[in-house]
Amino acid sequence: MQKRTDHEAALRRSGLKSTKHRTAILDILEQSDQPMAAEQVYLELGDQKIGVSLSTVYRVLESLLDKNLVTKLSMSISGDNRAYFEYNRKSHRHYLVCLGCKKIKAIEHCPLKNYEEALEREMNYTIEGHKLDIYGYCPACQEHEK
Amino acid sequence: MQKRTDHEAALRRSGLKSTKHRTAILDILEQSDQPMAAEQVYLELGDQKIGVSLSTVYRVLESLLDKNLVTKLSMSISGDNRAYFEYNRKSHRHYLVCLGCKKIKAIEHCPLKNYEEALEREMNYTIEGHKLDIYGYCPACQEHEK
DNA sequence: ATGCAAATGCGAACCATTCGCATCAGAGGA
DNA sequence: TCCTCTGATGCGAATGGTTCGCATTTGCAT
Ligand SMILES: [Mn+2]
Ligand SMILES: [Mn+2]
Ligand SMILES: [Zn+2]
Ligand SMILES: [Zn+2]
Repeated sequence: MQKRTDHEAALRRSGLKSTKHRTAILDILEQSDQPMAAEQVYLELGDQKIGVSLSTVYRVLESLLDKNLVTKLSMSISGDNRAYFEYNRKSHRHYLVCLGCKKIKAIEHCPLKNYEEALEREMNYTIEGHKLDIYGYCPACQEHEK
Repeated sequence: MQKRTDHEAALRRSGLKSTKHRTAILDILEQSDQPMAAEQVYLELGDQKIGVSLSTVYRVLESLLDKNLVTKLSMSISGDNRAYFEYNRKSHRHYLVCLGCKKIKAIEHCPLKNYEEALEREMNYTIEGHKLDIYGYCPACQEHEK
């Protein structure tokens, strides 16, 4: 976990004012092991006695997204139709999603380093990053199938 | 492109009744080189003089999704917040997305076959598939940067 | 042909997200 | 430290993609 001052610095570097809401939201997302919906972030702020309006949470998330401090997931987690956000660890993470219980596990190792470079040459693109989601059934859900 | 009868068969195999709306929607998604939003599908049906209500389009897409005949990629394409659907080619596709012009290119080769198998053993998961999106800048947008 | 469950049309409801506008607060300069 | 100005926030209303309720129609098995 980073120290608060790192988040303040990151905000300034991005040209965003450092506010208690923004640092708190970055803290919350950084400490979460799961991507979070705006409302979850809002509720967590409430638990921490940090008064904030839901629209501010949306606006903060959007500006953090603009500045690439957080990312927005492109998959729907639980079949519902809302957006999930995660702290942008520059070492990107990959997810293993259980199709049964919808639990999400982060995968540490990246199998795509070499592939990206090959692709850059082959397609003449400048590659900035990637997202990889792998779908399957966790051990518990395989058991439950029987 | 598959023949219509193939879509009818796929529907029956999935336990869905074969209707003109469903086969038409499968045809449209299969022939599209881009994921489509529900409304785009609806408009295309209109162009083809196939009268249908928008709620039916949503319901058809959802049942096709349940049966894995299409896939859903929620909110990532143009910054807007609606769901996009694509025909589920069993040979899954990977996308190369330009961060500049937002164009999406399909990538044919899959670099993850071996990795999936290793992951199955290591994590005790049953892997069903994966999605891979690679982000970067296309040749044209690199030019435009200068 | 008949019967029944599933599919559809239509409008209303839902709800995550966005907006408008008045007020407040962070950051830099005086 | 105080001022000033721009950007951030609160609050409520509006928006718009998606879902629902219910009456009607259609696919398909018998
Ligand atoms: Mn990777
Ligand atoms: Mn692949
Ligand atoms: Zn599971
Ligand atoms: Zn481009």
